[in-house]
Amino acid sequence: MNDFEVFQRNSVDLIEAPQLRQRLDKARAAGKPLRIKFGMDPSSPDLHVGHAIPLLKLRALQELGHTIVLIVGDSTAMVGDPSGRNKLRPQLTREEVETNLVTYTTQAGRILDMARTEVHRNSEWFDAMRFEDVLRLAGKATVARMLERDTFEKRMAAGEPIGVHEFLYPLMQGWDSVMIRCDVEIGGSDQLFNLLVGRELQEREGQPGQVCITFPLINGLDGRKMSKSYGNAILLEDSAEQMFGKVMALPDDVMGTWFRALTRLADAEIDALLGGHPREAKARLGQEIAGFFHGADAAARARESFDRQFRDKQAPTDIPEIAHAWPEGSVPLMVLLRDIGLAPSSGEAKRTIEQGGVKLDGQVVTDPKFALGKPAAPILVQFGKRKYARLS
RNA sequence: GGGGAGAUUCCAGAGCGGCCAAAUGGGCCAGACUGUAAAUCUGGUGGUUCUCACCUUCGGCGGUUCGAAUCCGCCUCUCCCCA
Repeated sequence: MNDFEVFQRNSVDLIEAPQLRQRLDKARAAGKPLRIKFGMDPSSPDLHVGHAIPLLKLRALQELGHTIVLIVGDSTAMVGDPSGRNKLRPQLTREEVETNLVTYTTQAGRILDMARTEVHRNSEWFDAMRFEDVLRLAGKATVARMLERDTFEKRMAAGEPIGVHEFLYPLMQGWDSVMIRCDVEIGGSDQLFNLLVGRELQEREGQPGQVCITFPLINGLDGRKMSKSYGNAILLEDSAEQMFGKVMALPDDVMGTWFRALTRLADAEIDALLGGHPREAKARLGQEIAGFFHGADAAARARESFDRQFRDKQAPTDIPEIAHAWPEGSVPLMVLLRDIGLAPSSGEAKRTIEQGGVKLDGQVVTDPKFALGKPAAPILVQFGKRKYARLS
């Protein structure tokens, strides 16, 4: 695969392909790598595999020798990116941004070679701006242009609030491109508008406008946009077991997208997998993803334990031991389940018991009034599908 | 500046004096089924040692009433229309 193909593979938008070819040719001739910008939004500190898509692309480009310029949007984070949001986003304080930033770059470092990555905070230039400079920047765009953005348009139509400062976000992101003399900016497909604003600003400032490339966004486990706050995300911080399990929970029909976006498997191999047994394909996807972050061994172990627990319905091997402080006499099971932390409330425990979701030593208990005292030997408690404890 | 609409349980969205812990859908949880924590179907989905009862919840604070998410006043926030 040549450089152009690496840029292009799996992209959604590529504005404009001929310009990218030209720049690559020039760069090669001059022996100078391209400057590729990626903006990180430190407003959400936990990265998930959706964020990994552009990062993996950057990694591949970094391997080809290009310069990755990571922009930490600490100033923009105080605005809140309106992309993909139908709501006004809360403006973050500086302290929040600072703490998020640390975890963010650490996690990005699991994919990128940070030693070879140029990192800038955009406060480097925005903090120096005076109100006059802000006004000048704001004057470079029109309200009509801003309203073209579909999320603003939708929010207008839905009668939802749009903060005036939100119009500044694309301009700020675009100004970053000007400041670092960006050649190519990449981002999720929801970023196209922001990227194009950067391109326009550069041209106004007499720079060649950046090439803009976007990559697919992937949805979370439940089909909604992947987001930690929806609880539907595979986080980079997840264990191999969690990653594998969550991949297995994906709907079958997104597997192709995921393979292409998150693995480096050749298209032919992906097609072969998708043409085969769906469960096998999904397990392979899970191993690829868990393997990238945790190593192939850990991924293989994750698969084994998943098979044991869910396919073969066996208890997992690593069950937490709980030594409970038993009171005198017997305790209602529903209360016990709450006290040992398996159930969030006794009511929830009661419901789960009534629905046959609680097992003691493999025996289903359906009587919500069931009570027990301290057992002679530790008993195996199963609450729902995934929560186990060995209780003594 | 003027006029109108609205804020409901995780989300969306009904309810408009008692039958409301609050319809319905989504999410989530459980069960069945299965190739999986897919899909589909069924049930559940505020808390409290729990079938009674009690407590907390319908933007905030007060008020009317035997009784309020529902009526009144003020406040906060949002949207729309006119200027």
